[in-house]
Amino acid sequence: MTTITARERLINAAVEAFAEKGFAATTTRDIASRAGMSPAAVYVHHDSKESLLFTVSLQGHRNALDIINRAAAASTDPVERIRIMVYEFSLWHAMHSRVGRIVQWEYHALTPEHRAEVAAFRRSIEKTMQDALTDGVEHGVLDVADIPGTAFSLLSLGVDLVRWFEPGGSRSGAELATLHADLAVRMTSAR
Amino acid sequence: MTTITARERLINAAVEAFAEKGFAATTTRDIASRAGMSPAAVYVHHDSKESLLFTVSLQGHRNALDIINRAAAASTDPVERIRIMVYEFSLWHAMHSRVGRIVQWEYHALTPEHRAEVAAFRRSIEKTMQDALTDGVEHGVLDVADIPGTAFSLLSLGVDLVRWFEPGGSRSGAELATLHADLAVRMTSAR
DNA sequence: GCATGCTAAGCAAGCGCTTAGCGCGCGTCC
DNA sequence: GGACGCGCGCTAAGCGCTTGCTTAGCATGC
Repeated sequence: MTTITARERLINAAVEAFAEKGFAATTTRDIASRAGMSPAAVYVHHDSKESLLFTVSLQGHRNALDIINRAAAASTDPVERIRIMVYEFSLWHAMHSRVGRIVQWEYHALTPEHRAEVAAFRRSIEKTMQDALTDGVEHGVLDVADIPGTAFSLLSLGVDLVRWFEPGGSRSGAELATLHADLAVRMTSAR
Repeated sequence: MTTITARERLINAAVEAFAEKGFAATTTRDIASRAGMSPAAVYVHHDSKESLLFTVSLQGHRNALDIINRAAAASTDPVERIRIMVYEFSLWHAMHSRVGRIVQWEYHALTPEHRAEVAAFRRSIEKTMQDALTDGVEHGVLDVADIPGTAFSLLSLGVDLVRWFEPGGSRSGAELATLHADLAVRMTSAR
């Protein structure tokens, strides 16, 4: 059994609140009460509301990059690699749509320093996808004219899930991830 | 020469502010000063901050639906129709990324009544895209297993532009729209 | 008997929105 | 055609409330 510290309870409460109402519309009193604590308790464990956002955002970026990197290493066949990368990236955004929403929509609410820090993760995610496309083109099994643009579009499919996906809806995350993966293969494979 | 009324100047100021900082982080004083007026002037022409958001959102939804409908009528060939629809939808989101951002990101900040009103436009946009796919499948020139899911994904490409697109960036709106249209044809056409 | 983890209370600032009233352009009248 | 008055578009001031965050202090476990 893992013990959940007060600090972590506050982070979880912040994820709920930020995803539901947005960073600017969330009050520190709301976060505290979701964690079952007094408003002042937030500042015992975190420096500011923004630093709480940064903690969530950084963790989310780390996870997303990890998912993409593992997926890229899961197959040596370029077509299958793209399929797996898009599948896993979309699945992650569906399964973690609340964190994903914070990562994607509250990017601008970070301080410039914090924003720069997570921007590095974003570039890394894009590069991994671009490298996978480049490799496939060089092996002659993928046909992609615009590699950066196509890489971005493949990631967009997953990212856009956080705008509307809710667990328990009419379509499961796995179903949508499979759809995206199929579309990705059609978009990129040579014929 | 068209005369810009004070009401319209406030709407334009609200578009700038909401797109830049988000609805919740925007103050009515900010909107007023961008329009070169006093804080109270906002309430001479608009009922509330939310009604200003609704005005912007409704206008944006109307325009987007109009764009999709015109594009759907622009060709009788199902493949070309999809190409044009995706091109125009993505182009609109690039050229109007500030309004698009408000339409997409501030949807939840509307009152339930206003949200229901714009939701009808969203369903209509999705239906137009689904109908175009269905027509192409029936004519045997498109091959789409999951019509609602694919329609949504095609629209996602355009919608996701508002998350990051800025005029004057390294890629033009037309360039991105062409890319999306090409990808859309590959995703849907029978071979 | 003291550090740790928390709370009650509150501060300064800023919020959406209201109220009371000012100035100016325009139609009206002698 | 000049004086007048009225209504429209706007502003100065501010009300009641909420915000992020701080401070002082209390209970609990070692």
